[in-house]
Amino acid sequence: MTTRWLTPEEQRAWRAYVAASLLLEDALDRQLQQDAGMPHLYYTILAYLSETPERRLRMTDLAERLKITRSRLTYAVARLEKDGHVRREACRWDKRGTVAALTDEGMAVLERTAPGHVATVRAALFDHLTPEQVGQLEEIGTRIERALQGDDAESAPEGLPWLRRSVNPPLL
Amino acid sequence: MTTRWLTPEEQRAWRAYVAASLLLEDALDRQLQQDAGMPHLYYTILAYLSETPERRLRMTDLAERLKITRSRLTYAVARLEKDGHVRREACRWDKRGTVAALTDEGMAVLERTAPGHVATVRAALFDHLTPEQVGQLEEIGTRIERALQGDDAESAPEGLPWLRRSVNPPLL
DNA sequence: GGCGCTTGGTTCAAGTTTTAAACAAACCTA
DNA sequence: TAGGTTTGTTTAAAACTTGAACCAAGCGCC
Repeated sequence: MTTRWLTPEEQRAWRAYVAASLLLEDALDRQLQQDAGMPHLYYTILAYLSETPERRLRMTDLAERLKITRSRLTYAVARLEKDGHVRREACRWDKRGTVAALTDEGMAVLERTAPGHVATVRAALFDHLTPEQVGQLEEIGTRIERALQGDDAESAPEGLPWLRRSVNPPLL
Repeated sequence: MTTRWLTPEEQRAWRAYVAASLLLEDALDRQLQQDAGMPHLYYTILAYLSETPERRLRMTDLAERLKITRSRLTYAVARLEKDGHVRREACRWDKRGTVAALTDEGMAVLERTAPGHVATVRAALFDHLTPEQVGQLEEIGTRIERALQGDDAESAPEGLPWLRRSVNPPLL
C-alpha cells in the first residue's frame, strides 16, 4: 500500500503541534519545579487526588486517569510519599489494593501553588485563544484520546466517583 | 491579585489536551522505538536534517527548530552519531561551529521508517480530524508557540545555503 | 474446597534522558 | 587587544522510564 504522506496543511499543523507541546510542557515543568518543587505530572497527581470527595484514589484508577502505566505511577507516588504529599493506605475492600491519599500537607502545597500554575497555563495558552478555539482544542484533544485508547465508553459508575471497586463497600 | 481560575470550558479543554498529548507522545515513541530504534525526538532530528538542501544543519539552528537546549541536542546527536545516522563536521565559516550531517545510512533509516511513522500520525491524529480541525490545530499550535518564545519574526538569514526550506519529499 | 486464571501493585535492574553549571575556543567590536 | 558574546561540549548528579518478573489476593468453576 502506498504511503499517504501528510498534505502541506497537515504538515504545518503537525509541526505547529509538536513544537507547541514541547514548549508548553517545558514551560509548565519549569514553573512547577520552581514553585512547587515537582514536575507537571506530579502536580497533576495531587490535583486529581484533591478532586475526589475523599481526596484519595486507587492506584489503578489514578493511573488510568493520568494515562500512565502503573509502574510509572508507583515510582511517582513513592516520591510524593517521601515528600509527605501523599500517604498510602490499604484498601479495605480489596486486600490487593492500595489507595493514594492526599495529605494535608499535599493539599496545602496544592493550594499555595495552584494560582501560579493556573497563571502559567493562562499565559501560555488560554490568554491567546478565542472561546471558539478553546472549544476546538477540547474537541481535538478528545478525539485523539478516543483514537488512542479504544473508545470503550467506560462511564464512571455513577454512585462512587472516586473508585475502581472502591475504598467503599461494594454495592452488593 | 485574585486568581482567575479556569472556566469549566477551559478546564475541559486543558484536560483533554494534556491527556491527548501524553498519549500521543507515548504512541509515537513506542512506534518509532520499535521500528526505527529511536524515540520521537531523535527521529525528528533526522527528519529536519533531511529537509535541508545539503542534509546538514548547524547545531544551534537545529536546536532552535526543535525547541530544545543545545545541551540536550549535543547529547542526542552524540547518540545518533554513535549509531551512524549522523556525522559531525566542522563548520568552515565559523570555526566554533559544528554541523550535523545526515549520513546515507541515516537517510536510509528515515526512508525506510517514514511510512510507518506517517501512518501512526494519521491513525492517531489526522484520520480523526476534519480539514477545518487541521487548520484549527495549526492556528492553536502557532499561537502557543508565539506565546512561549517571544514572537521575534526571525526570518531565515538570506546568505546561508543550508538554512533554507526544503524541496524534498516530506518525511514527516 | 481446590485449581487455575486474572488483577493490583510493587520491585528490580538497566538504561535513558535531563539539567545546570562551568568551560574553552572563536568571534566581534571598539 | 581587551572585554563581552556566541558556540558547543563536558561534567556530575539526578530523575525518570521501561519491561519483566513477581507475589498476593480475587474470581470462576467444577
